[in-house]
Amino acid sequence: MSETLSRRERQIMDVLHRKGQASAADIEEALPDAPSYSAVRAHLRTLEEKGHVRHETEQLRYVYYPTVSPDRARKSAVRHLVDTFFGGSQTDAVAALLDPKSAKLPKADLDRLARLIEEARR
Amino acid sequence: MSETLSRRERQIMDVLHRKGQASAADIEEALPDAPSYSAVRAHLRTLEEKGHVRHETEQLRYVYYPTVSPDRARKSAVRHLVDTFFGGSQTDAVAALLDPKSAKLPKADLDRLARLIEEARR
DNA sequence: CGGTTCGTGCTAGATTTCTAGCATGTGCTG
DNA sequence: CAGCACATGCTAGAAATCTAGCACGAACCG
Repeated sequence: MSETLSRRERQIMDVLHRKGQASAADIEEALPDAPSYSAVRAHLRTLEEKGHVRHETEQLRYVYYPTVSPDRARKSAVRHLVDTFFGGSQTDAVAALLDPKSAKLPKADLDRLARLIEEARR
Repeated sequence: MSETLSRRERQIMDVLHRKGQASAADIEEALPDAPSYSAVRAHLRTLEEKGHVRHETEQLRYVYYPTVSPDRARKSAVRHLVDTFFGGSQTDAVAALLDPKSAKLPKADLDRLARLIEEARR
């Protein structure tokens, strides 16, 4: 699985991660700069060759999935973000997410997070 | 500032965000797949044209900086991550960061986060 | 002063990415 | 069956990316 994705390929993978699964038409629609349907399919084929994507046939048409589990993909994306924007500090990253200037979290969420921190303490 | 960066350009911007500032040589060194020094400089020039980067002359040589403030860059990166990998839920993202399986946080950090949550509650 | 080192600017060409369009196959429907 | 709608596979060519190397200027040093 070659590590280097082109811009379009990255965009397609993002859509796929966001949606979990998608047909070529779904992806075309969700993509910025509206490429042609045909172009999207070609990209999906190369992504499949590179091993980033797999497909299943679902009533005559292909539905695509990322090959890495959502969980792994998330972890690796988080790691990259923390490393490049927060000097490797998870805590700083969390602090940024909790920043009230970015968005207010509902009470239930805060409770949940407080509980998680409690657990982490043990 | 055109939104679309090529793969190399993206890599260079990442280095720049990680380091805050860097000379062409610094960047070349930090880059995966070791491109030539000359190639790096060419990319920096286009990035500057596109408005993603600026430079200052520091004792005869250029030092490059991202044009957007670290704070803004972080926010926008976080937003993108949360949207594509956590369905827009900041809380889920925080939960992933707190996941003990990914890395244990020292007590001081947990205290700090607990305090942040307390503040957010008010 | 001539040579060496280290920097920049620029350009041409190789390589990769990106795309449209055609060929083809399948199911549906009048 | 004939025509239509919609899917995939494939390929050639356009466009963008990526790169090396040359030309040149500054400082330094023997």
